[in-house]
Amino acid sequence: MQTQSRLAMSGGGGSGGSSSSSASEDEHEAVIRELTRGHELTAQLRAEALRALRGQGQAEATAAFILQEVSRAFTVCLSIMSSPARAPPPTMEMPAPALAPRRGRDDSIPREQRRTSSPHSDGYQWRKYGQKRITKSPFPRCYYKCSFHRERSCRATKQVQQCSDGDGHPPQYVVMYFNEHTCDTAAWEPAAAAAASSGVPLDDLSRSRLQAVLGQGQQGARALLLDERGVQEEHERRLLVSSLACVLGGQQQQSPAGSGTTTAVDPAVNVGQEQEPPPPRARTPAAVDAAGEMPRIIGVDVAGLDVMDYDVTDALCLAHSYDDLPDDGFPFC
DNA sequence: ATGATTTGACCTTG
DNA sequence: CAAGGTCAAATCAT
Repeated sequence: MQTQSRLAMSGGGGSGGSSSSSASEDEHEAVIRELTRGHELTAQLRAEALRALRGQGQAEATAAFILQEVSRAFTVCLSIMSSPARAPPPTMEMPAPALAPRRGRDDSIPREQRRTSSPHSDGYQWRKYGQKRITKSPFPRCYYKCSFHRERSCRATKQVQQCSDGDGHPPQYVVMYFNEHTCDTAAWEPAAAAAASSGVPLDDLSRSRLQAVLGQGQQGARALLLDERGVQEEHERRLLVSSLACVLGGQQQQSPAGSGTTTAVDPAVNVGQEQEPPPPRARTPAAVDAAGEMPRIIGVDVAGLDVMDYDVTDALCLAHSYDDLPDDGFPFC
């Protein structure tokens, strides 16, 4: 609302009437369009950068973090601009029933919805698994699953439906996203590497546990770890600890200026290793030392701790004020 | 040969 | 029962 009226005013005049209202609508749409475009380009850039920097430790981590923050900023702006309070009168031409998908399960509500002219360039890899004619819409709806649906049990899906012919402009599409990605390579690869270097065989069970930790963010990881304190297998415990280290590595990067201090303990501190000064914000690979010893969690040496008796949440609180961390935690998807 | 897409059938939901 | 979502065999692209 505020944004809308500000836009209307900056559009010149603000002397009521339908023309001014439609001008503000246009501007509102233009802002959303530009933000969407920026978001898409950021996603593309992120994918390209991560591909180019793969395996380059600090550079990869820094690029992933910065681009994640840029992407998040776009998402926040889009969310603000799309909120009912700020949306213009509902004259947007959406495909008839597209806004009320009937899926009937917990994942029935899209976690994100965008209107875009380039529905396929969002930085993720999708595999089309269906297409359906939708009543009262001249355009079919296409169904996509994350390409890592099988390999990493990623449940992310999206639906794409053209909603307008463009009239000389590129056609517009409504894209609805369901379920969070839990396969992001930026998180998965360091986590898998950490697990592997701590001696965890990445069998199917371990993969699924690792995936569970990565996919659920800090809150989820906390709950999971509390549940899993009874695990008996050494390699399972190692896996859990290294997975948590991965999640925390990302978390720490995510709250940079929040506390105004960067004195947070470096997750990259190794256990009695030759000190190549660790990258200040390096991610997880360094959370486990090369010799495969137990990692440190944000400066807490867990090597000598019995994970089964160790409340990891307490470790979190020692290193961080838990409240400083966002609830939805996981920064990579 | 392998992986992605297409498309009709089947399933689920309201 | 109709509409939408998913599956899986057939087809296509590389």
